Amino acid sequence: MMIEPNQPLPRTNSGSDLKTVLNKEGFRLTSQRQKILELFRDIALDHHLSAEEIHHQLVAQGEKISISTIYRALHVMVRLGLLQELELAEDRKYYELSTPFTSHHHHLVCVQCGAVQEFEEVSISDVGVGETQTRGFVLLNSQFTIYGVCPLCQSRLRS
Amino acid sequence: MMIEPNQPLPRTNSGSDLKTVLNKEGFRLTSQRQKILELFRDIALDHHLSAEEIHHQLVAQGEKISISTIYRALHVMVRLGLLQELELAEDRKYYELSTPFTSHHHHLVCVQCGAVQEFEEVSISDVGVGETQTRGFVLLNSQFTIYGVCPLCQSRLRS
DNA sequence: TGATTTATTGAAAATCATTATCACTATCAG
DNA sequence: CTGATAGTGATAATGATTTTCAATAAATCA
Ligand SMILES: [Zn+2]
Ligand SMILES: [Zn+2]
Ligand SMILES: [Zn+2]
Ligand SMILES: [Zn+2]
Repeated sequence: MMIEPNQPLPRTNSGSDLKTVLNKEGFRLTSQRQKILELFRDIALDHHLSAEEIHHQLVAQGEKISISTIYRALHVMVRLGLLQELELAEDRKYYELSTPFTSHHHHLVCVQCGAVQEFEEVSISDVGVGETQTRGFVLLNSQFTIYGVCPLCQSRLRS
Repeated sequence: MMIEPNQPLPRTNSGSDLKTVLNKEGFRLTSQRQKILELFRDIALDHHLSAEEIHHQLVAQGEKISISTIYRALHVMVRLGLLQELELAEDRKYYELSTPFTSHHHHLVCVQCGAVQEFEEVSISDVGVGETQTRGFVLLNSQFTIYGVCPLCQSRLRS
């Protein structure tokens, strides 16, 4: 119901390992959380996943993990700055690994087929930093998302 | 379930009146749809309203209108380019009037208290236009949204 | 204008992503 | 190793949005 995190936290995914990062905030390292992060690291290319997709993937590769745990782990990881929450589709959240480059990377979504293309644009993030500074906000995250219709769907619609 | 609009439409809110705009696409002018647009024009020129809030407002001013009708009208108006759908909070959609300036206007949201500040930045919209053109997409809409913690909530959290 | 067609409405039920509950288990600090 | 407690899985609950359907009203045209 409330948007997390409850208090501002650094957005960096530092060199320390997962256990250290978790314990520092009173969270524990569990095999389930490890599996989720491994999935993101293995699937680095097609890397926008919903809770349901993460669950499917893990179950498919033989893991025993409940959907509740996925949701809880996602919240923790967003709070710790390990994952980024994205508003790509209108009915669910997507997540991706939070790298040092994430803040310069934005999304172009086809509303017909759901295809997502990414692009880098440093100037946009700079605007976000500037706006938050002049207004005294603590910056947590910013997203630039373009909604449109991809070439494939355009021809599909014309026929 | 599906993201609208189903087919690309011009985003301009031209000079023609509501009835003409609706009929052109096979929709009908109803008193409910008029009331909703009037609400945006009278009370909410600079506000962002959710379906529930629109319903509350209209009922409060004595209108008889159901929440289903609000949702249906919002979809139609977004499809016609009269309203803009915003992802400000994580659990519901917000809407605002779509003016010629809307595309240059972006949002800074406090995740603690929900306060929204707006700012203009033409360069961001230009990036959107450029990206869609080079990739052959038809541009429907783009949003730059910054999530952070406002000064008030910062002091509140410190205490 | 009046009849015809069919989009729209209101009320209620359904959907579906996400969250909460709770008994049990596993992690971590000492 | 042990106690305190965070985390898990199964399932129920929540809540925004969508759908259903019979009744109503807007657009079209004779
Ligand atoms: Zn497409
Ligand atoms: Zn991405
Ligand atoms: Zn605030
Ligand atoms: Zn706005």
